[in-house]
Amino acid sequence: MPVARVRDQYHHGDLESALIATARKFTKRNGIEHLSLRKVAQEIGVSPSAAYHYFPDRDALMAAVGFSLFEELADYQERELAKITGTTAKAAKERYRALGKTYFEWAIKEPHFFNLMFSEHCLVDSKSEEKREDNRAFINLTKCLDELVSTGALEERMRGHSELLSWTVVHGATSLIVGGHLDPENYESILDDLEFSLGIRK
Amino acid sequence: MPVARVRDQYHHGDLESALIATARKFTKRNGIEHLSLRKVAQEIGVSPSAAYHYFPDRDALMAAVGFSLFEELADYQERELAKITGTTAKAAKERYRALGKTYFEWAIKEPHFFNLMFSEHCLVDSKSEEKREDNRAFINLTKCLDELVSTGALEERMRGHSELLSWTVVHGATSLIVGGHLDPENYESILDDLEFSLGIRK
DNA sequence: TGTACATCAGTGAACGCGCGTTCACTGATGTAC
DNA sequence: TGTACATCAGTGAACGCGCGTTCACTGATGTAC
Repeated sequence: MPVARVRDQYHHGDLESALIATARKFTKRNGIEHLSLRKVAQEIGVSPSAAYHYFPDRDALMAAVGFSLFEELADYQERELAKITGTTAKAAKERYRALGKTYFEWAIKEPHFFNLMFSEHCLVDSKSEEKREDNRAFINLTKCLDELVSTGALEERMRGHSELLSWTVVHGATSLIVGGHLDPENYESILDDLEFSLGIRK
Repeated sequence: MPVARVRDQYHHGDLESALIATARKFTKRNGIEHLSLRKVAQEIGVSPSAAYHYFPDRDALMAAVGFSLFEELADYQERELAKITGTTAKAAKERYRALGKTYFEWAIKEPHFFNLMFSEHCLVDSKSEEKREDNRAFINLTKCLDELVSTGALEERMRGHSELLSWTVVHGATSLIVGGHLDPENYESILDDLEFSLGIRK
């Protein structure tokens, strides 16, 4: 919170962040469908029109929430990865697992967040630079796979095939489960299947 | 269209189907977000309240549209599969490919449909029997994989790992691409990676 | 240090809207006798 | 074959609502001199 906290009621101080944070809170509880600018403004204690100094429209606010969630997911993954130290094949395998598990746990814990992130509101022109929003998570995956190779846990000839395969399996299983089309109990065994197919042995 | 077509204006004849069909049409064009009962009723030429004889509420109509789309997807897949005849390994591989490609093509052609199908509106209790909605597509996959094994294109030891892996890769890649998080050009090579990892050789 | 002024960050009222849903109703239909 | 009546499948008006957005505005702040 910025300096001018007490003596200032008229100027909020950091309304943009507050809008995103509050929109986030509502999304977490009820999903995007029930998110309205007016409710967000009211919760903050500000008039609805104030939001228009920061976002051109409602959609822009929702997109801002979505993009901030991608950052948070990456933060969470990196925190969990950091807990697993060591340069052995075993450690590398554990980190690879952790990457898949954190993605899933994040989604299951806050399905409304996951839905927003991959909804039309965060739809990104596939030619634009903005696809980098995903990139932190993808870079983590890249690193993990490189480590698997350098520690001998993954054969070099599988490396090229492993990247998009890991990505799509983890995302696909997670979103099918979040959508209720697959039982959560299958998730671990899907990761097993993935590792097995890539030739990563226990 | 039923018999009493001309002499009857008051009774529509098959309003339930008309509601679904029209809701489908609107969804195709604009997505679920902009679908309203009133517009659907108006398009059909019926009062909004008439819909309540067939659906308890708006959500129920949207869910009905969604579930009918699962059927259509399966129909489409089966039509495409039927075009590839033969009991050779080559034919089995082609059918397996076709399964993955039709899923993707369906989604790309009508992204609003795909989004509805995997949205919260078609969220299904994962314990309920209704998960069979997916089943026809899954049964097709099962058959394809069995053929791959019986023709020698897929090793028996990979069979168990192939089912959920194929499913999640295809769904994951498709939904990432539809969501703009992955370039469509990657799709074919992801299928290549999948086949390669399962030991299916060209 | 004081003042004038541009700019920033809000207010609050209003517009205009379409929405989902309810309710008492009526026209059409099918059926038992 | 004709009639009474239950049931089915619609109407249409109304309720009550919250919504996104615009607009002219004003209070607070920062800055140049």
